[in-house]
Formats: sequence, structure tokens, C-alpha cells
Amino acid sequence: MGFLDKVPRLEALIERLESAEGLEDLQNVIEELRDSFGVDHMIYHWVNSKGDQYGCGTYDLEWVNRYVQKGYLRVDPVIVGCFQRFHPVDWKRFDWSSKAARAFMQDAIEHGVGNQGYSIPIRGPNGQFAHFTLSHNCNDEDWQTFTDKNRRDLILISHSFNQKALEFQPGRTPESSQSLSPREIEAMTLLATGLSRAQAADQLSISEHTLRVYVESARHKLGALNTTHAVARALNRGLIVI
Amino acid sequence: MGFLDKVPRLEALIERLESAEGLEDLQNVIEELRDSFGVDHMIYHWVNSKGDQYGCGTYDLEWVNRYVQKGYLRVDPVIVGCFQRFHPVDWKRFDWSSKAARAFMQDAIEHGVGNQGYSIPIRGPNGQFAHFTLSHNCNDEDWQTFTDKNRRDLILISHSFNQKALEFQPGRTPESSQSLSPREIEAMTLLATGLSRAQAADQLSISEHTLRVYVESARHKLGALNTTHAVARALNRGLIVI
DNA sequence: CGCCCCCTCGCAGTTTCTGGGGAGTAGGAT
DNA sequence: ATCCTACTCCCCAGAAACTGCGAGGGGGCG
Repeated sequence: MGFLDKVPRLEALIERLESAEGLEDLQNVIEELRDSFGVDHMIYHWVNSKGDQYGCGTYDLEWVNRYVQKGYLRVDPVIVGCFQRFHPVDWKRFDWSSKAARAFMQDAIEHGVGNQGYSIPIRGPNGQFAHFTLSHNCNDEDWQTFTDKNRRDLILISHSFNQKALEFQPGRTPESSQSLSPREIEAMTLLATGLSRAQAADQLSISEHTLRVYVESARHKLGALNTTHAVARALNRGLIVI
Repeated sequence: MGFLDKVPRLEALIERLESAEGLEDLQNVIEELRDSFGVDHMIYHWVNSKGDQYGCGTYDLEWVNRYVQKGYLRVDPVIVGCFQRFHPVDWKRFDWSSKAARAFMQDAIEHGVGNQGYSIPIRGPNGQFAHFTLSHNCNDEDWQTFTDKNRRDLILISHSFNQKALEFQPGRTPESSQSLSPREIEAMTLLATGLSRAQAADQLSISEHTLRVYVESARHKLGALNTTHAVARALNRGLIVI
């Protein structure tokens, strides 16, 4: 039975996904998902800008290691393309024109990655970014048919998968956020918009000294080392919005 | 017929949504969606870093104006709560404990917002943030039944809606092409974590002068007035993660 | 009533940031 | 081949921010 004839049952798949009990189990889940959709590979890949990454999926371990070791993260058009997009996208629509990208593609195909691919960008709080990707070996027409048919189910699955992955990801849970006083919020917000302390104080019609007290206070509450750090933390915790 | 008996046809709704031809038409679409689901209100609310906001939905115009004029954007637990979350969330799970939040809620209910609500956070490239929200007047049990039943459809609809809204707002991502270089990202990330320039330079094993060049460069690219501003913008646009 | 937090204001010395300059290498793109 | 970008290093002087010390009034809460 070809992969076009598979009829994945969304309900059952999501139920299984939500019953997952740890990162190891997610690996089992993604293999089951791959089988349910009948494609060659399915991958969840989480990444942040520090270069940390976590992934689970059905690629060869050798390829995964090579990917990490060669720093393909900064070359991979799937990463770059997903980062710029909102909606699911076929790999054909990525920019493969650069030399590095073409070399990467050739290397990938040699390591068992399919010639077709479909990736769903996912974004969470605090700039979290991931993508959920399917890869397969087939012709363009079949792939188009397949992705058209399963697009919505895949969106929902990728969402649930990301939620599960976030749950199991240590250190991604928000710290105990002590709230800021109204004045502190105002002061931090103005600084975050680029005003100097003097300008911000002027805008609030208070002395610069007073404003400084608010900023200091906010810094201490946030456990921040300096103003920039405090603004960054306040933004990250959603305490201020700019 | 109560709102629990409605059987919205996802296919038709999304088809209609994708045929929308402008922001004005999106307003029609959201009213049709509201009627299809049989709830009191449906809202799409887009927010950016500068405090600009765009919304369309079925709230009273008076309430919308009041919301903007009173700066409720900075108080609204729906905004704060969605900003910290990934998955759709019932309003009951937001933090309504602060005095400002309770005053806001009372004001909202007096202006026709329902006592129940369900919000879906949406994030796009470059730190774009929005939420898709339903509000209704009913008891907890009915609302739970309704949201459980329609959760998946609403996720898909909110996605398509956001894509459409993005399409019609090309100016939404004006400086999107101004991405930061790898070194600039590293430098900004370190500053955002509280390090001084000297410490950050040390960590990158470069001279402080060089680091300063990166920071300056990033500042110019981001159109920021100072380092704190630049860090705030980079965080908001999802260019760096801490 | 005392306690704690919030708001407001002040001084002074030290460190850091800002905003100009200039200069050279390497790699990719056109 | 040439241009452009990214990366690395250097100087200087003025402006701004940080650190740590202080003060007092107001409001809510047990």
C-alpha cells in the first residue's frame, strides 16, 4: 500500500501523542506517526539562537550527528525558510540557490533524506522556534497530492507535538515571576523603547532620581545584572510590552 | 438553536476565509465565523512591538475605542496570558488576581464582552504576535463543552486568519529583511543576558572594540536608539533568544 | 498600631556606553 | 574581476549609567 492510500486517524494519533510520557516516548510517537502517514521520515526539530537544538525523528543517527557536527543548522534552508514563514511549506519553495545550500542538499540525500519535504514552522513563547517536518522519496505530483490531503492534520499534530516537547523540556518553564509595580512597568517600558533615563523621567514627570529608583527596584525584582538585562527579562516574562 | 448545537463546516469556512480580498472583507468573514459558531463575539487582535495594534472582530466599537484609549493593552490578561502560552487557553486560566485586571474585566463585561472566553495565541516570523479569541455569555460547563468540541477547528481557522491578515498588511514586516549576522546575534544575546561589553567580548574571545562594532551594527540595523533598545527590539523580533 | 510596599527626591565617585574617526582580511555574489 | 558583506582591531572625549549612601509621606493589611 502506497503512502497516498494511508488514512491516518487524527483522533487516535493525537490521543497517543498526548499520552506520551517523556522525551524518549516522543521518539516512539514520531516513529508511529511516520508509519501512520506512510512517509520515509518525520522529524521534530527545536532550536534557539544560541545554537542549542533538540530533535527527535527518524533520520539516521549518522546524519543527525553529521548535521550537528558540520554546523548545518546555519546552512539548512529548512531552518532559514521556516524561520521566515508562518504557514507550512514545501521544500521546493525554499531558497536552494546558494552553494552551501546545494552542498547541504546533496549531503542530505546521500544520507537518506528524501527528495521531497514538507515543513511546518512552529513558534512558542519567548522566541521558541521549532519545525515539524516530513520527508519522502517520490515524484512532485504524488507529494503535492499527499501534502494537500494531510495539511490540516499535520498542522494539528505539529502543534500537539510541540506542546508535549515544551512540557518535557527542562529550563523552558517560566521562572517565578515577581510582578512589577505600575511605575516600575512604566519606567521599564520607556527604557525598552530607547529613551534615556532623563527622557523617561521627563515623560513620567518625575525626577531622574526617582526613575532610577524604579529601575533599580525592577532590576532587583528581576534578578537582573543591569538595565539591559532587566529589560530583556521583563520582556521575556511578558511583564512589559513594547 | 443554542451555540452548542451549531455544526460549523470547517471546509466551507476556511474556503470562505481564503477567498477574502482585503481587510474590510476580513471583518465580514469574522462576523460570518461568529455566526457559524454561534458565539457572542469573535476577535482577531494583532499587536506589535511599538504598541501598534490592529484588530477586527465583533466587539462594540465603543469598547474597542475605550480599550485603545485607556491603554488596556498593557493590562489585558488575555494579552499577557497569550504571550506566555503556546496552546489555546480558556480565560479562566489567566491571572485575574491583580486589581487592574479585575477592574478591566468588570469594564469589559459592562461593555458587552462575555463572561466566558477562549483565546488562541498566534506567532509569526519576526516576533509577530496576535491572538484569535472567542467570547460568550454562558455557564462554565457549556463553555467547556463548546471549546472541547471546536478546539481543533478553531486552531486551523486562527492560522488561516492570521495568514490572511499578514497578507493584507505588507507593512507589518518593514525591517524584516534586516537580519543580524551570526556574530551580531551572539553579541546581542550575551548583552541581553546581563553581561557588560567587556565580559561579552571576553566570552567571545574578541576585543571589546570588535564587540562594540557588532553592537553598533546591530543597533543601526534595528533602528534602535541605544543598546537597551536594540536588545528589546531584537527580542521582540525573535532575532535573539535568552 | 506597626509593618511593608509604593511613590518621591537628593549627592558623589566610578564605570560604562556612545559616536565619531580609520584599516585590514576573507569569502561570497554578480 | 570587482563589489559587498562579515569579521577583526585601534583611538579618543564627552555623555550617560551604575553603585551605594541617604530622606520622608502615603496606603493597605494584620
